[in-house]
Amino acid sequence: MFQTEQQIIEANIKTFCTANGIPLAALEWKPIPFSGEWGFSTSFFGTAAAEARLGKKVVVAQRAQEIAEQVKRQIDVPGLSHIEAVKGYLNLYFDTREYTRRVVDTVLEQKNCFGSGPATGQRVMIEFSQPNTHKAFHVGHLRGTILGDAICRILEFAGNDVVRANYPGDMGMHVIKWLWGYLKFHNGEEPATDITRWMGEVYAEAAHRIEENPDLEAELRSLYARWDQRDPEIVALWERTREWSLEGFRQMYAALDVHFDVYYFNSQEEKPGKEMVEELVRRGIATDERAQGGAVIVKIDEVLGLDKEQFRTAVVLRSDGTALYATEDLALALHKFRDYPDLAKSVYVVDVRQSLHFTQVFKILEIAGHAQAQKCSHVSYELVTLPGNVVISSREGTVVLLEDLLREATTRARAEAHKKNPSLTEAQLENVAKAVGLGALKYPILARENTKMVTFDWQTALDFNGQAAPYIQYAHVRCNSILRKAGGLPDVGRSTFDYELNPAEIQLIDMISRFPGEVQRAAAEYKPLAIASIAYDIAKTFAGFYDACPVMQAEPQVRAARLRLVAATRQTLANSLALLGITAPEVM
RNA sequence: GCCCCUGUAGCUCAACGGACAGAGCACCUGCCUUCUAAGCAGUAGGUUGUGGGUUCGAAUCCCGCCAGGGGCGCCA
Repeated sequence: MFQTEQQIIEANIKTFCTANGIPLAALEWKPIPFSGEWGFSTSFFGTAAAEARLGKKVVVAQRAQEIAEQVKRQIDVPGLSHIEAVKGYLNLYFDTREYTRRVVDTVLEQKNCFGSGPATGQRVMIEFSQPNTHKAFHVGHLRGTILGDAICRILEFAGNDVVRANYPGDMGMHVIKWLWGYLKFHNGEEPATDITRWMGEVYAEAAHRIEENPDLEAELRSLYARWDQRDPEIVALWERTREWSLEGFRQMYAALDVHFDVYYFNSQEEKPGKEMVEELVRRGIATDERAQGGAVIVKIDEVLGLDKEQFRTAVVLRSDGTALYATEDLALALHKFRDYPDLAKSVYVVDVRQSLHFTQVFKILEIAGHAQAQKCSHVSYELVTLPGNVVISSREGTVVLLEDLLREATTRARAEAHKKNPSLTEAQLENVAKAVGLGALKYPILARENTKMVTFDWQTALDFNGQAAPYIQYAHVRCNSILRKAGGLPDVGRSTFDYELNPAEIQLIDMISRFPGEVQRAAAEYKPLAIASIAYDIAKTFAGFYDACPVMQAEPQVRAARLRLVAATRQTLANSLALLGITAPEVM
């Protein structure tokens, strides 16, 4: 927001250093840790160290301070209140009123675009969620879905053209197991209300029976073969039951406020995948060991002539000729680029256990000469486990179903909302319960490094206090409440902060001004955590402001300025929550 | 054996190579005739797993070690 001033100052510093033979190191500007005023700074440690390396006898910290002091005397830029040289840092403080005005006016002008980046002209596909049909949809799947959705929202806001892709696993050993179990124990049954739950139960039962009696695996293999030959009876059953699952997913996504632009299905990639494998064999990249009872494999390290085990060996087709996920992922990767030839990036948001799989798939594509491979990347995330490091497993039955979690969260949120604010109408209660319940669910997942495990427990998931979505939503509600009581914003074109600002106000401005930078960082690193953090920081700072700075009862001029600040805060909170897929309610 | 991730306050987690490592929870002390107390202020809590190295400066980068988790030819 002060780029012009920064550039002038940078030029000043360079001129001075050149004139005095000082080997200026690269200048890096950072915000000054808050001390009651807003400003930004750069240090001269690097420059002093460079002098030392050139043989000059200096104590680096001392010399850095010396340079900072000299430079300080060279700078004369309007808009700055004062400049200081401290501990080797050059601190530039803005005219606080001017800065505040700029920030607030920018937010109010740009509204729901505040923080967004300029269009990059890049189309990016994000594949995420990937639920398996014929299985339960549980909290383990929640992370990939929530994370992928947030990444899409952030990348879009940062200026990219995002394609949201889903890739349900609608065929594979798990589906065969389900069909087997259905035919054997539930033939003719149809799901009633809880579709996904019922699908999950049928699967768990089948998996269990097969585990108890491994001899039954022969039946599975023969069923898989019937599918592979497209036995009409099996295909028809598969189509009907698959639709049950997909309907369940649609309901789940609607409840989560997540949508997709395109669906790919692994069943559709079987044939093209097999063809690709054939070609790999013809070209000598893949080795067909089926004659010896083996599978079709790609010895990647050997193909690349590597001594160390790095990419290892990938199985790309089962010994019986049926397709694996690897088979299908090879085809899908190219399929995406046929559908969207201008894709700049093709991103896969999938849990960390599949890291080697994607490394192998992308590497094989590269070896086969497909340039698209360079544009493919895997964004991995850690698992959601249950207390005691118990992995959530449909087979073990250690699942917390998403629908149960959602119901519990909204019920709790509703009760809480009613308790805190009995004046809410039924319709309002409904909205608040949905917004708060869902937000409480999403926030803890997004406010965590992708590489860190999340342990699910009901207490934490349903804790609405402290560093959580409801706290941020509440800050938004408070902003809204003030603005509602004030009857909107005063009719002025721009803000005038013509009074001595309270430190809490300045701190709030500081946080708001950081939002656009955090959007860029979150997008560049696929890191919703950056948004989750800044949203919380803004809410926290606003709470301090709310306590320290009366708005309604302030003198007219102060009141007008603060109302605009409150409006800017509300907007920024709403924008940041939107990036997390969390609703910002009007009342709570 | 090879590869990846994690290790920061009692617990759960932040911190883009920079100033005093910060929040929340839990604990303790205050604050609702004043814009919604889902809130605020304060107290307390740290050899950043460990040993080296790079750097003016390391929780952050590099190497070794320890501990936990995950992945390593026909699951997805």
